[in-house]
Amino acid sequence: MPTGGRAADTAYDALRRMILEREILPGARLGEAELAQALGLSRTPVREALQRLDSDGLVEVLPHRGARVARWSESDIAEIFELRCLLEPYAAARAARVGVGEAALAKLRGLCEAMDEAVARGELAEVARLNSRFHTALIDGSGNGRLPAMLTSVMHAPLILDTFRRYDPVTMARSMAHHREVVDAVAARDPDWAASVMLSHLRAAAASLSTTPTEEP
Amino acid sequence: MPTGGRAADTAYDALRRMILEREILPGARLGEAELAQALGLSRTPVREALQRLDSDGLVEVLPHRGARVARWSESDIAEIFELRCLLEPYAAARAARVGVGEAALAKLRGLCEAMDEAVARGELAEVARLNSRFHTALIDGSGNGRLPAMLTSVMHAPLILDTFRRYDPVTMARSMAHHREVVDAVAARDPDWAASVMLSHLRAAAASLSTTPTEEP
DNA sequence: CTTCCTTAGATTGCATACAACATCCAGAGG
DNA sequence: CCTCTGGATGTTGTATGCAATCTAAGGAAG
Repeated sequence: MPTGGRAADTAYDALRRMILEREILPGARLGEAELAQALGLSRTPVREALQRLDSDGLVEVLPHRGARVARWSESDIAEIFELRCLLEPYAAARAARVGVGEAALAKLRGLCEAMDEAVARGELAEVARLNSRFHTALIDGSGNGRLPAMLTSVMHAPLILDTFRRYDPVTMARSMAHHREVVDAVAARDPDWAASVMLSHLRAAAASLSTTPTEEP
Repeated sequence: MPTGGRAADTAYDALRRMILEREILPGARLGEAELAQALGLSRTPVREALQRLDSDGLVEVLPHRGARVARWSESDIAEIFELRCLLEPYAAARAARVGVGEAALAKLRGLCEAMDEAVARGELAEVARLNSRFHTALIDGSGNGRLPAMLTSVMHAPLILDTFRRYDPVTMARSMAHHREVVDAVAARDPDWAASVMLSHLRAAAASLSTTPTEEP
């Protein structure tokens, strides 16, 4: 288990997973004592985990009022995509410019293949997870050490919003093609190509989201 | 006092101020018990403050090894400026596009004037403080609610690096002119103008920093 | 003399007890 | 009937004690 020996990490990983897998829904209350008992820990590490999730943008903690799972409005989602459209093409371009290693390229290609297979099997949740790992790997490859921390707050959006469940087959195929093209652009060390494909990728995703508003009744 | 009733906020504000005013130098060790006694608090709120400062990028906490004031390398600074060059022009453009209120414009102009006076009096530390408030106000005016949190991690750089102390009179005057021009561009609701002035402003600052390496002996 | 192991000290991480604050409901007053 | 005040209850915020871990110094073996 990658869960470090610290109880605070255990709590952080567990809560993060539950939120991302939608086991806990946006707006749900997160009582410290309740979570502590459920996880078999004391309130102290749970508190620490909640604060970290707050700075990640996944939960909202209000003074003396406790924590709730973050709920994103339409304009929040728009803001998030604007920032991704700014930062991720930059990350892709930087990865292409500095030249990512062969091992990283192989990893990215492997994720693309795994995504194709998951799409073929119809496992959309798995697609979403792999997609997150793909974007994270690319951002790590950018070589800018501050970028990952900045983007964690906005990278969770596709998972929670269930983006891929709204894709029709054509859009889905295009999204997967974008992934492979980004890797090719990075491998070719062409920053402009990488940035422009990534921008297309994100704008297409944003378009799909805005045409299919929110799903909840 | 704007310090909220919570002890954790007191500790956070105090530590943040000490780091930004360079009362505590980069690399210095931050023992929890020591800080708790110095601030007249217990270790619990101090711990919380250190974790928040960690996610702000101002301190580094290592598991079981405690916290130190963050120390930035040359490449760290370069990365920070790359991100600012990406995000702050966007913020300025967005502020111009959405149209910031008359009150916010007055505040920005007031800060420009205060900076001019501080420059005339030679109070460079005060210039740095006002400069931070100026950029923060503009970012707040962008209307993107996620931008402030993202930029706090990189906005502290000028304060800690003592940017303005390295400016010659000509560069300083140009920097102040940039500020006023950004406000004019926002008031004119010209996004491209605002973005391009902001980019010039940041690139000039980055150039000054790279020509004058680090100062410490 | 160097290297490795052991052990003592100090510090962080966690659990628990207590204090402060917010929410909610009951009941008096208008 | 509505509004406002007061306490009861539960939650968050803080303090403190104990356990786990890291660092450093000292001694033994090579």
